[in-house]
Amino acid sequence: MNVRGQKTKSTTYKTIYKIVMQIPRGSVATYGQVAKLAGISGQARQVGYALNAITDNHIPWHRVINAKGEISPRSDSAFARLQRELLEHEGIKFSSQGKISLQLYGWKPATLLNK
DNA sequence: GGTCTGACTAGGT
DNA sequence: AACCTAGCCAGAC
Repeated sequence: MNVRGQKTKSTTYKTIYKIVMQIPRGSVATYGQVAKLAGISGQARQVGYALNAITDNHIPWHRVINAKGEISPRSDSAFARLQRELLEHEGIKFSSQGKISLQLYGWKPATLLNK
């Protein structure tokens, strides 16, 4: 935040973006996981909103999925298709039910420790 | 400035 | 396994 209400698009969002950008190619993280890493444990929803507000193409928003290992459905199904496409492009495989194995592709934040 | 909304989640039916 | 509910809380109106 800031004293003068400058651009503060909410430091929360910025932190979320920072975390999301840490997710390595070929891995996925859940909203809850990102929330926790961003220091806002329990506010998985905010993560979703933050991603929704993304305009920056450099943020791998598609690597964030819900706790069920599926792509969260949203108002426009076109995004879900795109997201799946992007993930498959990174080598991530979907089950017959359209789910991703978190056990297999779930991001293990050891990457963060690398600084 | 009070309400409504939602890219979530965990827990209960 | 599908569906419902209650917490959550920053934006949009």
